[in-house]
Amino acid sequence: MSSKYNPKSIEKSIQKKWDKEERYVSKIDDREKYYCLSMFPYPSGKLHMGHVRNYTIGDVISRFKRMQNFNVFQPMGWDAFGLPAENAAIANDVSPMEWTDQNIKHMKGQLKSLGLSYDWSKELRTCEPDYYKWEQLIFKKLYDAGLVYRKKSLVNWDPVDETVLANEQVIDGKGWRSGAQIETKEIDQWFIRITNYAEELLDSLDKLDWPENVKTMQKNWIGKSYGAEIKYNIHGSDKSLITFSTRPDTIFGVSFLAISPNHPISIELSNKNKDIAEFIEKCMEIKAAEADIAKAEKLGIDTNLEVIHPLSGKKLPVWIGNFVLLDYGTGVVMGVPGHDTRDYEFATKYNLNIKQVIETENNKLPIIDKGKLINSEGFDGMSSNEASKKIINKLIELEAGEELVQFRLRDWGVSRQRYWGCPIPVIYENGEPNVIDKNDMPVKLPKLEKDSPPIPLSQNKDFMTISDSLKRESDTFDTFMDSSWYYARFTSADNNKEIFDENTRYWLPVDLYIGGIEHAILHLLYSRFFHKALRDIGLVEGDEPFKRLLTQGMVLKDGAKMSKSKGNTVDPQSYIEKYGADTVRLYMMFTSPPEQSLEWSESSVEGASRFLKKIWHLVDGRKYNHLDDEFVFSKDELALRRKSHATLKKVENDYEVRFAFNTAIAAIMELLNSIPENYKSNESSDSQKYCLDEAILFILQMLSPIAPHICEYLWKNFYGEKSNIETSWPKFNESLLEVEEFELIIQVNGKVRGKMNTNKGIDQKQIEKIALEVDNVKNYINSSEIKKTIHVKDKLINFVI
RNA sequence: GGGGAUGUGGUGGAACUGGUAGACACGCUUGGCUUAGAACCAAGUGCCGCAAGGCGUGGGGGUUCGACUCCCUCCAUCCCUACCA
Repeated sequence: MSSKYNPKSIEKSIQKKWDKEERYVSKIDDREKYYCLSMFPYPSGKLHMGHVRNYTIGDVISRFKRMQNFNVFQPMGWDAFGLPAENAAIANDVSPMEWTDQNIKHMKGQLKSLGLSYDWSKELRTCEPDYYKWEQLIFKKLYDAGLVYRKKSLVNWDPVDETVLANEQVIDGKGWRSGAQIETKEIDQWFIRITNYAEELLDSLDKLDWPENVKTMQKNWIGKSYGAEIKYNIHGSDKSLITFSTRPDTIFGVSFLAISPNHPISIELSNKNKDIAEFIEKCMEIKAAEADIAKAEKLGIDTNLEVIHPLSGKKLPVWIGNFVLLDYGTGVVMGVPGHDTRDYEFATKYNLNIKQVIETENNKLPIIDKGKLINSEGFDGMSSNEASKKIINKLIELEAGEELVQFRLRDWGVSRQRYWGCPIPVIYENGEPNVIDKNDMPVKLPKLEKDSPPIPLSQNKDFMTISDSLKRESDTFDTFMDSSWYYARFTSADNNKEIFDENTRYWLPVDLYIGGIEHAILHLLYSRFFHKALRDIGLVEGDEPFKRLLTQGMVLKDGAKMSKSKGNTVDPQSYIEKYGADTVRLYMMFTSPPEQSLEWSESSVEGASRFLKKIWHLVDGRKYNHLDDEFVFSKDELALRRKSHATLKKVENDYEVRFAFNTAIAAIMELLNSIPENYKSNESSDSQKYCLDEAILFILQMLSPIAPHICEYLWKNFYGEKSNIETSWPKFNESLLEVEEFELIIQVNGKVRGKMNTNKGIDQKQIEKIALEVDNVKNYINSSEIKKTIHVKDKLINFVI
């Protein structure tokens, strides 16, 4: 007899067993390896639904691969440095370390309660010196390889708190705590030359088994463009301004130049001109995020400087524009209002000259498309492409420009003016920076005085000052540094002597990396760069860290992203406690495909729970009959067997190729629903018992990656204590899948007018004959002439009248 | 502003290669079981219509014998935009 399904007790005891047997601790062996990695979490306090979804996906695939006898490595750790710990420390009077520790403890318990099959022997946290000492060493090696330099760059400055603010800490131009109007300020920072790898980062995208949208985003972010650098001499001065343009064909349409407010010339002018100084000051009030600069109203001021057009010789005005970024290109834009939307708006606003130099079919300005040149002196009548080449040649001849390939990608600024991060291992001797020796690493983060809030290292005198001439670096690393190489360190996380070892060589690259779509550009690009840089300094092998990528969508509620500020969060813990981990996992996988956003729905959780109960009541208390496949099966019995094997084939494909767990589950539900009631009774025939046993085995095996606790429990009781469901992925029998009949679709003018069961392989003539006999079809065709007949074999026939 | 996605019943979603729109669930309706409820079981359920039939995949247009699927255009929502992670 079947007992009541009690997920709580089953899950707890099975999880205990897994722990005791160290089932998921991975070692090098002869099998094919599979490194399955989910993005490690920031330990914010509690698991949220996005985590649950992410980690369930990773666990389903890990378990599926294990069933197929792969040697699977699935580690987990903590992205433990970051801003929230400092904020929590200030708000709650706990040190960032203590707060982080507590959060990790709690979240680890939550992960365990979900039944995730992690190898906890390789757990790591980025805030430990055992982790970040290697990060400091990597920085030194990058420095030695010439990939690190110092440069001035802009930050959001809070003049009241006297701190640098992150973009998210600036709300409507004001500091979130002080409320003061922020200003952008230039300070010295450390940069890593990711642009040295721009070309390779772009080229090797092709080789990756990644979603196309992510590859496209990275491609556009790197932004390789072909164009020309053009020099404009400043009238009455020996100085010049250099611009980059991808459209040299529009050069005769240039009517002004716009320079960045941070451009040296702007700064120079501001010293003499009060209006310009005021304008620049105003520009500094826009926070340093690209979106904010782009969205701000386009403003400009005339410098009264003029430049000489290199080809026409005409004088053009120079303006300062708040939309021109100093970091991008040369910090100077050539304004072509006739052929650029932004320049058109700017020119209209400030009454600057607008000249058409390109002609297309659509002649309404601004014309962005390429076309035929007009009003361009010797180049009229040429196509944009031809003219571009000739104009570049002319500029080269005049020594006023050259052909150039440019990238949008900028070097990576890694300095952060904070406390809770990895200290940058540099000491200044009389102001000159030196990266410290390997033997002096790690530079440990200083402990905080009890009850004192975290302050940036720069304000910690004990830490900063070694002697009168020796001072420490005050900045910590961007936390993207921490997460750019953790995938590699996981493989050797328990090795204190070496950064990487033979395990690293065995497990890398990551075979499947799973995480949120919000990381499509920054984190994934930095990690790809790091891997290539680590390769070139001899620390890892291979060109890419992540062979295959699965990006999951957001978890929403009421159509909005779940977030504390919106107050629409749903705590996974209460659902795990109420329904059990298997139900929560099943719900997460069933309710939408991983790449789409998931809309949280309370009632659907009930549905998932109901399905598991159904399986429980079918299998619990029943025993496998150990019958041999020696029956002559009836039509019904064959139909069930066909369904079992067809479902297995579909589920295998859905898990492996499509990552479509929702349709896999739907197929398993269909199989369960299709089992005839009388097969389940004690009086059923042996051949019926055989078919039922087969269906039950398949259902448990197919569902086991998603709902591992209930499946392992039922499997042991049904099939045998000694057998292990975890390495038992079944094989489907292709010959059982063949069917003799199909449903013929009969269309008239593309609309379905009849359906009928028909033998496979039937030819078009016979089909036409049968189809035209169908009453409804006759009605539609009536006496009309059939102009055309389209026949798709074993599928449909369409009469066109 | 730029880049990337998404849009299908009351709800989540399915339709994988241009070929039956709505699989599988949730919800709802009716019936069974029950003193009642919960749970469970059975049947029904895109919209309009008594029906015949018509309409229907964000809006508009196009390609095709045939479009959720391809093209153009518009709208809405979400993600990223280099210091949130």
